Amino acid sequence: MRSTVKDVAARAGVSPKTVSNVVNGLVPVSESTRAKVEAAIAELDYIPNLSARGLRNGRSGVIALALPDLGTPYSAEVAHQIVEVAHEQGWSVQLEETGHDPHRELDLVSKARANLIDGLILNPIALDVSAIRTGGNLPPVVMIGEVEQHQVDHVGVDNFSAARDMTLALAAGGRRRIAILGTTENRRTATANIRTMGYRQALDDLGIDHDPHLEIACDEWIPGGSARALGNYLRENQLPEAIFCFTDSLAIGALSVLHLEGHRVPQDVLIAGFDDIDHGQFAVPALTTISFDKRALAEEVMRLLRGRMADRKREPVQLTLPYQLISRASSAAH
Amino acid sequence: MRSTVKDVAARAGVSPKTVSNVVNGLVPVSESTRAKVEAAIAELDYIPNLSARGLRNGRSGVIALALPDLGTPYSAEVAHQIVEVAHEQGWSVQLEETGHDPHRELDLVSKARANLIDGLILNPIALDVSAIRTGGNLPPVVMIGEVEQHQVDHVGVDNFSAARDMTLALAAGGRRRIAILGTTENRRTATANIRTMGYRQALDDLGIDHDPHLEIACDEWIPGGSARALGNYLRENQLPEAIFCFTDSLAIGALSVLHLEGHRVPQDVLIAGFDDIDHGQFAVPALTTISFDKRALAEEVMRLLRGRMADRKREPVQLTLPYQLISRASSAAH
DNA sequence: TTGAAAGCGCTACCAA
DNA sequence: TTGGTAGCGCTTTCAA
Repeated sequence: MRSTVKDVAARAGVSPKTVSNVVNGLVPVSESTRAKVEAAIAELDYIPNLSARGLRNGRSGVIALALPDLGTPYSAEVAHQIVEVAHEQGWSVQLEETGHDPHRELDLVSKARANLIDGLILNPIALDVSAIRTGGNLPPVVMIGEVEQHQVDHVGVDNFSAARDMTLALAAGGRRRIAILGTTENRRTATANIRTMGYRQALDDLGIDHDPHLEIACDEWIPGGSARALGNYLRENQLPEAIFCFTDSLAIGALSVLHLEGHRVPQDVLIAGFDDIDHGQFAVPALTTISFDKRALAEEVMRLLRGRMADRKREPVQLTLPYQLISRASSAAH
Repeated sequence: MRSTVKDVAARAGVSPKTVSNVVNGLVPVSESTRAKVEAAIAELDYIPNLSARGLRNGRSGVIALALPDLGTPYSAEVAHQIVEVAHEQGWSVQLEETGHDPHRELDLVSKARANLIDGLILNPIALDVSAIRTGGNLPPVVMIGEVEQHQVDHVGVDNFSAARDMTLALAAGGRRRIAILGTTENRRTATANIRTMGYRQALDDLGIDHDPHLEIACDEWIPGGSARALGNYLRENQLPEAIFCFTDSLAIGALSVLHLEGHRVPQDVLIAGFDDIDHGQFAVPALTTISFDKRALAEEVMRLLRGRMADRKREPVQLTLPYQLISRASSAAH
């Protein structure tokens, strides 16, 4: 049988309250009592029951992280940073995949309200199906990724400008037939929309007519999806001069199919991605991309979340992280 | 103020126990009372407090998944499958990174014993620093990955045979100078050890003398680590005829540095990886690797974990999943 | 500085 | 089928 505060108290000859004081270390306890209690804890192998503590305190020490697709390298890097920062600050992280089922976001909000998690980090794909739309009684939540809303705290990068910058960079050598890969047809994603807007803005800045044939759709943001999409595209269309892929994973699929079809990167076509995942730098050729500090993202998210937990009524904060365009071989002018 | 069973009971004119029966749906409840209770729940926006339920039932509905390094694509794919299967079976997943700090494994065991998590899925790197060594009062735990132990349930693939098979496959065209990349010097990892053993066994089978210079060390199992390690190696050593990298991530770093140094894969050197991560298939050239069904891994792990939770005294089960050697362009004979 | 008692919200037990 | 009561293990009053 598991031992409880009572057992420890009896063994140490003190009251349960004193044991609690020793364990939590907030109230001063005399050295001799502390020693007795600690000895009893060790002898009985006492471990505080966190469910009981959670019930009593109304806090569980757990936050949840909800990402659209956990299987991708990008998710892994974000999860890694969040778990690390949360851990340093004494929180555990519960992981959820919200991908194709908006109910899972709602479940999470519900679970937060059920006191099993103290807060929520949410990366929705499309705002219109997002749980935060339910309004009303929200738990502490911070959103990441591309969402246009002002109801809850948010941390992200300026995707519009980043996409515009990348398009301009690809056009720098005089190229005009610049394609994008990753627009979404069967699902509406805020990320794809806003990056498309940035791209179109750049074309506009350059005085290049917008050609809808250069916006290549790809619903699955994984290498297999983009390899298929670009492969099909190339069977019926001329090779663009440059392709701005909406994520590095898409770009890796693109590099693969271009290699197989005998097109040289960057000689025949420039390629760029977005996210700066670890593997991108080691792609063949190394991938030009948009980078931002994922550790900083995690830190800001946790800072906002703690702030929100402390004051649920505070005005929503919108935080924009700096990004960097990293030029590598896949877009090297020659 | 949050409403409780009591509030709902009062509102519906029934007892708290009846509310509980309605919510949990285990005990039959008459249609009319059920309707009343459900109406009261809706009106009061009642949500059961999971901490209280956890305290009462002794179970939280949460399991923990501990991986050495969450930032890698491999971790992402494993986490994805575990979260999906666990979710289907009604569990939430807490994520932990145990990487370079054995204390984090111990913390987890402790947390499991503290009733905040019902079970533990553990992928230790080196058994000798693993929490399960503490013996005694373990929570339900299933280990994954390469560990030689028989104290707890385990699911993995036969790494020795897989490494031997891969080495033999690389040698099939008559190559004899076959290197491995990923042996570890500064930390002892069971995975590296057992794959090295399989490699040596294959050389023995082939009658090839074992050359320690062909065992290239790389402590960091990420592309950056292997690019650096192989880059340094090539400055002082002849290019091997084939390199068996201990993970796909290592192989991707190797492909990158070989490309930059002007070595052609597979013409000048064959490359193979291990794990079959999604990006490997789209590497340039596509990566030969060892594959296993990660969904099946997740299912077996959850099956064992549930079994262990039901019967903590059952004999430890060791489960071996089938693997497959997938030949792609990076090792194509020519 | 320490103790006693009450209660967080839920469900299991026993009764009706 | 439903109700009353007790208690999971902890911490927070209030007193001593």
